[in-house]
This record gives sequence, C-alpha cells and structure tokens, in this order.
Amino acid sequence: MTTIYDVARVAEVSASTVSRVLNGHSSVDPDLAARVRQVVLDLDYRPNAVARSLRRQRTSLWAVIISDIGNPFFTSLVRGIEDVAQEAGFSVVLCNGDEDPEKETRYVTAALAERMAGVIISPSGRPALINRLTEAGMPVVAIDRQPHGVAVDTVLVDNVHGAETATAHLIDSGYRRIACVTGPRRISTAVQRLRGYQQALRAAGRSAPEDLVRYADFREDGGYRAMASLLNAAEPPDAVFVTNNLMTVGAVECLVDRGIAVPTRCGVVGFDDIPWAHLVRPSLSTVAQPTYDLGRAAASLLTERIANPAKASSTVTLRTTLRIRESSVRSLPDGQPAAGAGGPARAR
Amino acid sequence: MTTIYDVARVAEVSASTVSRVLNGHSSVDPDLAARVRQVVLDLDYRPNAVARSLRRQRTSLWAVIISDIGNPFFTSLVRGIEDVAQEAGFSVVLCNGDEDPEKETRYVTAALAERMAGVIISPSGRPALINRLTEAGMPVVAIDRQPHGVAVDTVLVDNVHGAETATAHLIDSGYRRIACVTGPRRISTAVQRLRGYQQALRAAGRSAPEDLVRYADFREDGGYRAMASLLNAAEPPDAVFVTNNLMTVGAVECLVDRGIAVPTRCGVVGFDDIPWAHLVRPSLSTVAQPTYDLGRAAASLLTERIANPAKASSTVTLRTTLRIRESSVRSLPDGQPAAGAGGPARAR
DNA sequence: CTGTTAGCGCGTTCAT
DNA sequence: ATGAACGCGCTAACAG
Repeated sequence: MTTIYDVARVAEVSASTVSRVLNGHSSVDPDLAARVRQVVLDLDYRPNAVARSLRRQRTSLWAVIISDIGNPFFTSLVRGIEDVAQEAGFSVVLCNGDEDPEKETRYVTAALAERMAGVIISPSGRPALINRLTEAGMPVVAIDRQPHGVAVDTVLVDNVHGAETATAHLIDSGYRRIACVTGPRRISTAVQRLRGYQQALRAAGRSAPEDLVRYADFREDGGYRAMASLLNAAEPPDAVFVTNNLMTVGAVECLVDRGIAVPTRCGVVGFDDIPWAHLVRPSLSTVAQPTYDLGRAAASLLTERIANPAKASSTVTLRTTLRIRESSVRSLPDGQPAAGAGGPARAR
Repeated sequence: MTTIYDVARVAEVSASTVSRVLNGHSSVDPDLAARVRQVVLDLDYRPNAVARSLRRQRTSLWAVIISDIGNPFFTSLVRGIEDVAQEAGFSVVLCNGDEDPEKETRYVTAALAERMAGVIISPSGRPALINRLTEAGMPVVAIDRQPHGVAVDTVLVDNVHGAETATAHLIDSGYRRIACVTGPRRISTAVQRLRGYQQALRAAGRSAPEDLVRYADFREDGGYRAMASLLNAAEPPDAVFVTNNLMTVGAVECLVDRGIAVPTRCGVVGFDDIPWAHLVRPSLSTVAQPTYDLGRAAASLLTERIANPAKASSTVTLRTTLRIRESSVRSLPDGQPAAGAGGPARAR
C-alpha cells in the first residue's frame, strides 16, 4: 500500500507538503502542488483514513442506528440523511438495531470505539444508551422517538396532532366504537399517538374506554394479535386506529382472515405510509410522515452539533398529513361506496 | 478520553500487559489480569478502535454495499450477513449503493480508505469497481449478481432454472403469448432470467419472439412503463414473467390502471417475493429466493476469504422455489376460479 | 510472565 | 513556503 512518504519521495518533496496539498489547509507553491497531484494520480495513492482519523481524533463517518431496516419508513429517512451528509463531507454507515436492545448496544459501542463523527439514532427505549453517547462527547441526534430525560437534539413529527386528526376522521366517517392499537409504553411515539387518539375521542364528547386499547410491539405479528384480541372482546370495535405501518398490515390481515369487510364492518387508519399501499385492497388510509425531510432535518442538526458541540439542544417537529383512501370511508353522503384519493382508479 | 496508559498506570502494570489482558493473545498472571480488568471497569475504559486498526493494519468492519435499500429483498439478506458476521467477531456497516454507480464508487472508496476487513457487494454493473477492490487486496464477495471477467467469490441463485420453472408454469396454465420484462443487459441476473424464459418457451416448442421482451431498470416505474409498452403492441401478451419484485409491482399497477383483470386476461409471475404479497389482490405468484441463506452464505465465504486470502475463489448457487398464488392461475381444471396457496383464505 | 521499545500513517506544530 | 520532528493510541517484537 502506498503511503504519503512514497508520494513525497517520488515528487521530491516532504511528506508535510503532500499533506498540505491534499488537505489544502495551507498554501503551497503552485508548481509543487501540481507535481504532487500528478504523482498522487500516477501512484494511485489513497490516504489511509484510519491513520488520518487517529491523528485528527475524529473520523468522517456517521453511524445511523435505525430500529428496523425492514420497515420502509426508515429507508426514505436514510436517503434524506445521506444526501445532507454527502454535502457536508461525511459518509453514512447504517446499523440495523432491529428493535433489539442488545444489537443496538453493540452498534453504539462500535460507534464509540470507532470514534465516529456522530450518531443518528431511533432509540428503542433505553435512555442509558443515549447517555453513554452524550457523556462520551459524541454528537447525537435522536429521530422519530423522544428520549426521556436526556437533553439531545431530536427530530419528531406531530404525533399527537396526527393521531387526533386520524381519529377525528374516523369519528366523522360515522364509526362509533373506535379502537387503538399502539406500540410499547416505553416508546414516546406510541404514547403520543395514543394520547392524540384519546384527545380526539374526548373532543367529540366520547369516552376513551381502556378496553379498546391494545399495546403491541410495532411489528406485523403484534398488530395481528392485537386486532384478534379486539375482535374477541364482548363488544368488538367497528373501527381501529393503528399507530404504525407494520402493525396496520397485521391488523388488516387479521380482518381479512376473519372475513370482516373493510371499511364496511370495520374502518382502518394507520400511521406511516406503507409502500404499495395502492396495490393493497382496500387501499389504506394513513397518517403520512415526511420521511425524507425527517432525515434531512436530523442530518442538518447533526452537522450543526458537530460544528458547535456547546450549542443548546433543540427539537424539530415536522407536520404529518392525513391521506384518506378506501379503508376508512364507509360511504359517501349520497350513499355510494367511497372512492377517495388512491381509490381503485387511483391516479399515478 | 482514557487510554490504555491510564489503565496501566492505575493498575500499576505496563500498557503491554493491559493489551494482553484485553486481547488474550498471551497468558498473563491471573492476579494481574483481575486487577487490570477491575481498573478497566472502574475507568470505563474503551479501547480506541482507530488506533488498534492502524497498528494491526486491519479493522473488524465489513462493508455491505447493496444496490437498493428500499428493496426488501436486501433486508433479509442483511440479516443473514449480520448473524454470521457477529459470530465471527465483525461488525457490519450498510452502504446504500442505490443502483447509482457514483454512490457505489464512493462507498467502495470509503471501504478502501477505512481499510475495512472485507466487502460484500451486489455490483450494479461496472466490473472496474470489483477490480479496484481485489487489486487492493480487499477480500470481496459478490452477491446476487455475477461480475464479468473477475475471479471473485460469488453467491447466486439458480436464475436460469427459476425463470424456466416460472415460465413453464405460465405455459402449463394455458397462457399463449407470454412476455418477459427483464432488467438491464449489463446485469447478469437480468440476462440469466431472460435466458431461462427463452429456454422454457423453446422447450415447449414455442418461439421466443423478441417483441415480447422488454428491458427495464429493476425499479417500479420501469416495470410500469415496460408493461405499458407491451400492452400498446399490436398483439399484446396474455401473460408476463417479470424478473424482479419491484418491477412486478409496477407491472401489476399498470394492469390495474388499465382495467386488465389478473389472472383472467393477463397472468403474472414475478421473481423475488415482495412483502405483504398476501395483502395484494390478486396475490402474486413468485419465484422466491432464500434471501436469509444467501446472506449467510456470502458472509461465510467472506470469513473464509479473510482467513485465507490465497484460496481459489468459488461460487455458491442456491435454489429458488416457485410459489404459485393467484396471479398466474386462470382457472382450475373444473372451471372454478383458482384459489392457490396464499389465496383469499390464505393460511397464516 | 512482564516491561521496554518501536512504529503503523498521518497531520501539525515549530523552526527556517 | 517548506521540512524536520513529534505523537495520536495501540500492539508486536524483543529482552529480561
């Protein structure tokens, strides 16, 4: 492997000069610089990033620790992060936390050990992990989920408001026993979306009975089981608000398996879009998140934090959008079956 | 940040001893070792992986450069890789090549600069990239796609056979004008699956007319446009074999938009499963790949290659499985509409 | 079994 | 504007 000394020798300059040419921190005689650059090309010299990192005490790598690589919500997020990172001269490495605290811990450890430049994480619960990062002086941005009791830059959506809007829409559509399938109590997102659901019911003068609420794990199977449990109740719901995309898929599967027609016998609104939502029959009404922009916002916060480690931490909240499709509209005022945006004759 | 010297000083030993205790390469007096370990805990000492990598001239990171993080085919693959990597003591960083040669190049450069321990890549075409890696002595495994003219460990599925089976199934179902939507000519996977399609037609004594073949980009939009182009032909097909999952989704969308009933007026078989295939109506027949095992196989090859850089390169080929669902079965022998595995009353 | 010494490849002083 | 010297933190070679 060719080193900076090989380049220096062939170009007949010192290693310092080569370093200066490559990093442009100090001015170098143009002729020398040209000679160096030519030799770099000739020898196909590639600076050793490991040595550079050791010397500079920082790398140009960001760790993005997401909680489930299989969830399409995160893929768009990652694109947003990557685009900003590249502009700022960082490379992004993805770490699949997999909603598994142990895996997540391993990746946090790795990010620390590799002295990465920063971390963007959607924490699956434990505030201790975030603390380990911040205490080590690692620039951190939390995304999608609000860590408890830790001052850290955070990017969220208006979970309460989004859930409220979705639930209000179900009420307006004429559903009367509206259930909610939400995520683990330790995850802020699950709690906030449940709260929005409850507020909407109260605002409409309804009670928010606990027997219509289920706590699952944000996964497909969890959604399926929660829905099954709701349907087995003495008085089953006639609509359900599900607080993430994978659980929504599970809930719909359950309804299909039991032959319960959507939206006629049971209305459904999910949180997070799912890909190919338009291919699913009935097409699913969802609270859509600006995932790409969430990624961009997180990345921007991280670059700022890296540039200025002392600045006060901030929270950015982005707006959600209710996308009404078929699964939540029982009928139009004139009595015809609904065909909302994204309906059978969906526009491309 | 506490260093190995801090630990050495407090434990009243030399830095070498601390290193030996931590790495276990050489035996150390049990009492000393215990003392060192205690100090490590007390000080919360974390070895600097950057310094270690510089000194050892290798890291414990694998780069996994996948061609599209949004394609669920890869997510399961990644899990397989991660599981094996962890057993072997490596961490996996994911790089999203995004079917974009420029991005891919950047990540290959980064993997080289960071002196990563190895690379698993699904190359989006350019053999030059693989060459850059191997010439630099980087252990490499190609996955999903066969690089041209480069001797490198590779993990594939039996693309020709899988495509042949799928096409034969369409023939057996009574379709007569069977089209094929395949991927870019530069990607081996696209070529092989097309060849399987052609072989099946010839084996059935049919010609394989070029006007029923379309080359697209392995993405949803490409599949949509290819299908549209087929339907605009003078003699449109009555069935289509699509060589990857995202294009299959696009093709079905196109059929839905034009009101062409599947499988009645047009049969469809795709390659690669798609998630929630069971929620899509009609449910899609596909050639399923053992994605998790593909990942495991690639990771195993990489560990072997790292352990023995001189060994001859090998190719592992895994079998695919045809999953017949609704989209490819026009009717049962008795004339009733089909309800295959994964049909409306799908078993969980 | 342990400590001393050296050097991985760079970037950054400090002189000149 | 340039070069010499040093050290980032660690592990491997060598002595003892």
